[in-house]
Amino acid sequence: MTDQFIVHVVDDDELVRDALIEVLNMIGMRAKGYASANDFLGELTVDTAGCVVSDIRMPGISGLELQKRLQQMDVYLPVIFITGHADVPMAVEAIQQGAAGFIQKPFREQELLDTIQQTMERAELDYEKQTAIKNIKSRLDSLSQREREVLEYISEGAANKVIAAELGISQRTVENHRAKLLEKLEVRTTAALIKVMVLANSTS
Amino acid sequence: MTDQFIVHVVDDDELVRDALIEVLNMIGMRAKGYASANDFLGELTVDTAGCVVSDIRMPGISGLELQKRLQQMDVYLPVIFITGHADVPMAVEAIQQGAAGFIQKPFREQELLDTIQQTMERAELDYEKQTAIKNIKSRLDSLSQREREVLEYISEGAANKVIAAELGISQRTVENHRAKLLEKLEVRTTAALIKVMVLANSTS
DNA sequence: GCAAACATAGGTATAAATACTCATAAAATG
DNA sequence: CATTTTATGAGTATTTATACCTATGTTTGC
Repeated sequence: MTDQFIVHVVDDDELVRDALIEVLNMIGMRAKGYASANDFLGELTVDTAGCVVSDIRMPGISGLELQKRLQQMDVYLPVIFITGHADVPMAVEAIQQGAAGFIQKPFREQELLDTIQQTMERAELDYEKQTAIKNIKSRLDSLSQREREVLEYISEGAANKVIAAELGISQRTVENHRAKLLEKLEVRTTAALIKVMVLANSTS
Repeated sequence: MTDQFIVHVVDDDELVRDALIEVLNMIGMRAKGYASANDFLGELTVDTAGCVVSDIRMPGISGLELQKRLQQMDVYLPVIFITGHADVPMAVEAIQQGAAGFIQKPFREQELLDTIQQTMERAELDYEKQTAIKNIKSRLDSLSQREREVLEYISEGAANKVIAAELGISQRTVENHRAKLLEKLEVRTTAALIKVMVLANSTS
């Protein structure tokens, strides 16, 4: 479980940071400030949820770099950029890399709040799914090599008989592997298994 | 089958259009020009493939509107925008709505060509998948109401026995519906069925 | 009205998956 | 070295799915 869905405000300008946090609190959203991307990354846990509002130009790690790191770390946290020195190519790149928003300073406050609210709503909707995917991935990691091979064939719709022939082992052994991996993946039917596999591969 | 992967150049400025087409031809890509979004939409067929390079500001239908229409028509054609009067919010919106590129005039020719080439490569890679999805959707349309209901349950991993109980019909009837819909969807195994369903729902 | 599609249901047979149990040998891990 | 995991294989029984077939009543479109 996550503690809370929080707006993580990353900006080296304390005035901007505190002002935004205050406004967010006023409209009933939790918000937390960080003076640098490093500060934020340092406090990241598996339970961190919500979204990030980050300046792009900051000492140390830039906002774009922060976004990249989050993605590499397989952390699902939509990032909204606020920046004073934006040009079109930079905005295009940020959005293409998955940014949830790109807003120029000075911004109309309402515009930023709207974007944050939309993003938070989506983040909450996506949270369960993202958590599920992480669960699946960790369960997939617990499979043995052989189980993984058998899983491959099952995913293709192959019958145990076929799998046994392909792998040069007994049908019984395949059945055992199959039962074991279904158990490990916590699914009871082939249909559920396939859906799980598709889901796991959808964001890899 | 599609005729060809073509770069569809939509721009009301004939000079820009022809110059771009000539350059594209020189580097071995097929290109075709249209003086307006309407001209292009008029020549659209199910076999149209490749990508679109479009000006945003044009008399009649704008580039952004063209992109919207293509999406509504369920036509997969990545759109690259070129525009002289761009600002950051416009670029952000275009990319968020799925634009493959957003390039300002005057552009460095190589930059545009690189973007087009990347987009065309992706378009070719995606073409089969998009075609497959369209096929599935049309086959799904050919299902009867009852078959669709049964399919729902199968997708959930329900056994025929359960489906029969839920729908208040005989297990045999469920088996018949199941066989019929597997045939209609041109799949032989449940695994394939589930994958098809997930694929069909992935872009709906 | 008649043909086609549809929903219903059964017969028969085979193939496949599932759910339990047990057992052995190799490999990895502590 | 002892324990655990893994891969291998089997017994037995039940449940499901698949592949054929036939048949009847209803609805829909031409």
